[in-house]
Amino acid sequence: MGDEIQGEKPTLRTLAQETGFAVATVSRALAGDPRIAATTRETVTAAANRLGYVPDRAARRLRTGRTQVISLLLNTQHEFLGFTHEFLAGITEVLAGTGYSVTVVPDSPGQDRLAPVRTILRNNLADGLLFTRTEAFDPRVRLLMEADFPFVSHGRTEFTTPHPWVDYDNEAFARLAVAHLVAKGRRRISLVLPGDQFTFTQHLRYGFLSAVRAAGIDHEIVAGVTLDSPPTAIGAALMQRRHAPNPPDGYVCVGEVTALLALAALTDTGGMHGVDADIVAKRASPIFDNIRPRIDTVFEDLRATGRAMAEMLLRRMNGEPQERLNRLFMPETDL
Amino acid sequence: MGDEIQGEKPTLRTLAQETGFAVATVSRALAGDPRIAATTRETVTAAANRLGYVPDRAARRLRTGRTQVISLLLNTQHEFLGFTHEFLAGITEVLAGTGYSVTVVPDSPGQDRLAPVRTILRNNLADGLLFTRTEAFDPRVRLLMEADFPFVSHGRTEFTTPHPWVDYDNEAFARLAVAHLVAKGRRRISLVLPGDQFTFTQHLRYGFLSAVRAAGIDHEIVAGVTLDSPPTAIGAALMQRRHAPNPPDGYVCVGEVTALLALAALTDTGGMHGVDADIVAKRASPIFDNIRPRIDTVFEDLRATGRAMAEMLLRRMNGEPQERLNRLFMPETDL
DNA sequence: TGGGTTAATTGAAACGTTATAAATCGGGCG
DNA sequence: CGCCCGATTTATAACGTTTCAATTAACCCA
Repeated sequence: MGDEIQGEKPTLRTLAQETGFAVATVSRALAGDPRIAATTRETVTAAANRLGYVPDRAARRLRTGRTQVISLLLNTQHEFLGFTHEFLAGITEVLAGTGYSVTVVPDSPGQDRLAPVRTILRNNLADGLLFTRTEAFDPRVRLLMEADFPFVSHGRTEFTTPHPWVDYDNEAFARLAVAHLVAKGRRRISLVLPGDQFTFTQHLRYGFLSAVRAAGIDHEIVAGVTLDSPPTAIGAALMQRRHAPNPPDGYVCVGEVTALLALAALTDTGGMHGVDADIVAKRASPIFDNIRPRIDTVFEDLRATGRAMAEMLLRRMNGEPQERLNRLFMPETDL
Repeated sequence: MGDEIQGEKPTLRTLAQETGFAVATVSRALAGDPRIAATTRETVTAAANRLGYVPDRAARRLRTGRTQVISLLLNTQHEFLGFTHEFLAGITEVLAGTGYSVTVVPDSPGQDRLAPVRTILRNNLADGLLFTRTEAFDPRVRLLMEADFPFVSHGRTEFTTPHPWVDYDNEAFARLAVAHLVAKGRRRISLVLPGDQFTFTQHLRYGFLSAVRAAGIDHEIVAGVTLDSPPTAIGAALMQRRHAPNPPDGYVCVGEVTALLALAALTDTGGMHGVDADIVAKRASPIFDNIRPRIDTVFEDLRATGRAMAEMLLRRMNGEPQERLNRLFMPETDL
């Protein structure tokens, strides 16, 4: 890493003048073209380092059509606590030093989720795409597959054609959570689900239902609200059930906010955690270590998820076959 | 917004052929150059809309040197809960539709904070910069001012030259928090500060100290840890003080995690919130509405902060005088 | 010796845009 | 009638890179 800073920003032409080779040769040498003599390559790279040459992104992009940009579609409405931070940290960590930069594009919640994708494709704004909150028949996945555009989804789909994805085993999480509550002697377990359109909702439901049925206990999936409902609405729904006869004595919470809401509903109705009901929650941030009473948690490592998605996208852009680009994170727990 | 999608992506040349004008004329017409006849401008813009013309970013960038990119330096270590999400949402909200895209660059915590800034300047990776966790004599501010590069800092500095910033009145927050605790009859108030290098640490300290002195009560600034210390370390420090003689009966907490730690320390030593001690915390996310026992909070609207910073940066890039580009958010509370 | 072959290098074009300087075209004026 | 002027338009170069096709140099073998 040479630090000999000149007045002017060095370009290929600077290097060409400096080394006596033609611009084309310099370009090839730096690209590692095998047709270039080894000695030439050395001379050129030496000069490049000495002058601190960095290829101009705009020029390269104009010429090659590659943007050196990866776009991340980020939900700007509600988030699981710390999701954005951890996820983004994982992504930037992997991409640092690769020459790719990450742009964040808002994924308008109620709006047309295809619009930003269309813009990116049409105006060639990125070389690859990452997104979250994948739906079972996600129109973005369909569009991107048709366009043969590299992407990695956070969450699986139900399309038959394979595509790269990274997911968390929410079915296993639900089973685990139920099993833990059953082991504590709980007989009626409550669950708030995300919206039906998301694939992971089906995984959660399936894992939950088969676990409670196998254990032969009661269950209820809270009606009328989803994880994306306003917290007050969720709180009200939970509250209502606590006042009704035969309230649940166990809660499986997919988000941290829901866990706090459940805890608050319990407390506010005079119940005691660990006595009248137990809660198991999925957590993405370490904040729950500090909550009293302590809630049992299952960890989802979103930083690792971000890393995995970024790495996978790089491999996809390098042309690896899609079938193999999948990764399912298992729940981490010491329950 | 015409939707007549052709096989090829339309360029200025396409429009030139279509309208019969020269490429240069078309470019000027779209740029709104006053030398172009009104009728011509109409013809050209009509054609542009019809064909769905979008200027190529790479070409424009290569030619003009402007990147149409705004970079955000984001701390990837610790965050205040929900900070990243809200902040980013505010920024993207303002920038949507302006043609600017946001890239996220990790601001390595212990590392050289100048390195990413240098890279951005040197390789011309952005037209403007946003960053957080500003230091009293922040080297990034110095460098950017020297280079006359547009930026907005989250937090003030102590440089004499003015520069654009958006800040939260942490001094007012500290006074408010102390006043509230004093009103509750608390006589010994504890505070965990961020690292000394940050400007807002000085504001917090000043507000805190002058408020406790004016009220004539005891105080302690927890030694040996900062807000960036590992939560376990902060927890241990708080715990130690609770076991020592004459423990604090009031806590001013700058972050949500610290508030939970203080609450946990209180609970774990058999104390009761509202009886043995009170807590006032700054919150950036609505999560605290759900914590039991309820903690008194003062709100910092980070989404509005992100919006303000993005808007201010746009104005700075449009050449507005720097002296006027400042905004101080006041604490929002119903204490 | 000379044609054929390989290895290495190079000139030139192109990507799509903007900016500089020059060209065109009616009129208006002396 | 010729000249100049303002209003429009245009040809052209340039931004920095990659790549196609062509050139040069060196070498081998008949």
